[in-house]
Amino acid sequence: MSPRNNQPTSGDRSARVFAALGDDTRLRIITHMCSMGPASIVSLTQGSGVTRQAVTKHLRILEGAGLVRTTRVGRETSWQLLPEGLGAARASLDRISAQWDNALHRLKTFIEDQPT
Amino acid sequence: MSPRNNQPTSGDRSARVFAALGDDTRLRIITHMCSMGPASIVSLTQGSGVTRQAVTKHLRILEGAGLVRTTRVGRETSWQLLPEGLGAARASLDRISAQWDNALHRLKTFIEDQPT
DNA sequence: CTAATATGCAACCTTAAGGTTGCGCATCAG
DNA sequence: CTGATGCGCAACCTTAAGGTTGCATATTAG
Repeated sequence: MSPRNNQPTSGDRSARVFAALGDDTRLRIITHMCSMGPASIVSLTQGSGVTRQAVTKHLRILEGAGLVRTTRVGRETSWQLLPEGLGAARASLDRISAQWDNALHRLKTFIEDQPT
Repeated sequence: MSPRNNQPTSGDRSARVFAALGDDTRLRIITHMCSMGPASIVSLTQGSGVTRQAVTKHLRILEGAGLVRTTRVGRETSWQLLPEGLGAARASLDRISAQWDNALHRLKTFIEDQPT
């Protein structure tokens, strides 16, 4: 099954980023960080509708996907977005779109080459 | 949970698209459709490493996210990508990025306004 | 020192995701 | 008609995702 044609940066990492974005609570956390800047866990928990522990788990997942970063200051942990992570996801989408357009073009050419 | 406080165009749909993209097998299916054009389930199963049924489930998920579409021809079902779905995901990423840049700018302004 | 604050860690629960197998049903080739 | 092919449906299994509760640990406030 496609032994060597998959780039290491392809599915594995992209899937992780997309999976990290694929949760409503996490998207809300990201939105919160967008509008409020770097925030602590308690701050992110407010209005999330879930427990602090749940928020912590989500943040760990986002961290694992390279979307956020932590900075410990005293007893507080400041979580902030890493826009590079979003860029990687967007690049992946662009690559898929490009391949798709390419496939469309080839399909069109193929059809036009048919004798009828 | 969170019965009515979520905007309809915000997290709900975006999360679904991202979640659909957040699986390695599904990304491989998408890649296959990109390079081979519309394909049947058996065709997509080849080289996927999983059963036909598993592929079917993944296709249903992609369909639920508005990423693929089916066209039944005789006994064969042709699955094809819907680039609009990808566009929606990209728009969501762009929106987040924009908000993030905005937050960065406000943070910078705030810091520069400090007396020291 | 004593409390209150901000997290971390771990156990536990519930449910859904990803996969498989088995069977049934159309549809096309011969 | 008879098979082979392409799919759908349903039951079932295993594991991880999302959440909660409870307790432990630093750190700061008073």
